Amino acid sequence: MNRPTRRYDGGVALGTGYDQQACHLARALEVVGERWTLLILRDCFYGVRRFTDLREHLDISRAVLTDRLDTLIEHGVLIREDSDGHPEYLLTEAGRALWPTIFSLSKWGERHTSGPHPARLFSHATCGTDIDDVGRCHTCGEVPDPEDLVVRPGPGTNAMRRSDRVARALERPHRMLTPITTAAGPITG
Amino acid sequence: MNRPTRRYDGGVALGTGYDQQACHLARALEVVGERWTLLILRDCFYGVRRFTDLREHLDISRAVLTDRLDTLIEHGVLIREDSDGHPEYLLTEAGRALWPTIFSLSKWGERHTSGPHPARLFSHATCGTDIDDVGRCHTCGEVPDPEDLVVRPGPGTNAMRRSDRVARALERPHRMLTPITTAAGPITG
DNA sequence: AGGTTTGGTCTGGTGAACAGACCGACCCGT
DNA sequence: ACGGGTCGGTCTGTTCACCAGACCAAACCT
Repeated sequence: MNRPTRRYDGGVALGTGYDQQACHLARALEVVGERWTLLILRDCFYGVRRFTDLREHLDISRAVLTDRLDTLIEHGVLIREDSDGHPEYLLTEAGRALWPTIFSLSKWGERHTSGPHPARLFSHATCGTDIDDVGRCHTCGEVPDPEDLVVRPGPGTNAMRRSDRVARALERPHRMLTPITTAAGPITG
Repeated sequence: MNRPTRRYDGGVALGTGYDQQACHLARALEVVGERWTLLILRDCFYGVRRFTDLREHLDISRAVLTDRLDTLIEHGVLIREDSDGHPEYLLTEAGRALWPTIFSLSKWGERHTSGPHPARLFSHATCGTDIDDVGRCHTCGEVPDPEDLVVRPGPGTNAMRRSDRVARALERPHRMLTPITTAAGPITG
C-alpha cells in the first residue's frame, strides 16, 4: 500500500534541537516523546490493537492518532497487520522493550501525583505474585517480561470511570499483550 | 517571591484529554511529558543547576526553559534555591524518583535508535562496578540510587561533539547530582 | 562610568493540536 | 439492490505552543 508519510516533511524534522544532543535520550524522545505517544503504547501493552478502540479509550483526535501510529510504525515500534480486513497495530520487539519506561513512569505518577492508590495492579502470570515497584516478582526473583503479566484494576480506579470498550474490558483481569476485543463484538460481559 | 505561573491560564490546562484518563501515567505525563522536560531533568541528574548552563547545553529557547522550570517547580519536581545571588535548580525527592524512567528510556534509545554504542556509562560509586541495563550493580546486587552513580563518557560519544561548559565537564567522570560548575569559573581545564 | 554575565520577559511568525465535518470501503439485514 | 452502520481514515478552520531573536534589569568587574 505504501501510504505516504504524513509528518510535515517540509520543515525541520521533529526534534529541532533534540538532534543536536549526543545523548540517546534525545533520540528516544524523538520517537516516543510526542504528546499521546506513550499513552498509545501503554494501551498497546494492554492489548488494544484497533484504531477505533485507541481513539475512544484515549479521547484523541483521529488526525493525531493517525500521525502517531504512522510515526511509530516508521520507527519500528509498531507494525500494521491486516486481520479481518481491518488493520491491527502490534508492538514489535523494540516496542515491547519500552515497557520498563512506561511502567516506571506510571509508578512515579502513582506516587507523586494525587493519591497513592494504584489504578492498575500487575501480577506475574506464571506464579500469581504481584510485582513490586521496580517490576520484580518476589517469588521468582526476576523481572518478568510484559507478556507474562496480568493487569487488573486497583483501588484507585474508582474515580473518572469511563465506559468505552477498552475501559470495560480492563475491569476484569487481563493478560498483557493479548487482544482486548475480539473482532467487533462487545466484550462478553 | 511568588512568581506568577505562566502557562496559559486561560485555556484548558495542559493535558486536554490526558486528565480524562484514570491512569497515573497520564498525570505523570502532564508533569514531565512536555517537550524538553526530560532532557532538562537528565541534566539536573548530571549536576547542572544553572539557567544558563541548561540553556547552552540543551540549545533551548529562554522562554521555554523558563516555562519548563516553573512547571517543574510548581509540581514539586525541582526547587529553586538562591546561591551566590543566582538561582539554582535542584531535584527534589520526587524529582530524583524519576531516575529509573530517564535511565530506561535512555537505554532504549541506545539500543533501538542508531548505533549500539552507549554515549555515557554509569558505575556504582561505592564499588566501581558498571551497572547493567536495568540499573543493577552486579557486585552489590542492588539498584543504586542516582546519587551513588558516577557518569563517564562511553564509546558512542564521539559524534556531534559540543563545546559548552556542561559538555566539557562531562568529558571526565563525574559524580551524579554533584554540581557540575563551581560558581561561574570555567571547569578546571 | 562602561562592559559583561546572569536570568530572565516580550513579540511576531510558524508549526502542531483540537473539534468536528466529510468520505470511501466494507458488512449486514431485508 | 438498497439503506444503515461501522471502520479507518482525511480535510478544514481555529486555537495553542514553540521558536528565534530583541529587549531588559540587576549584579559584578575593571
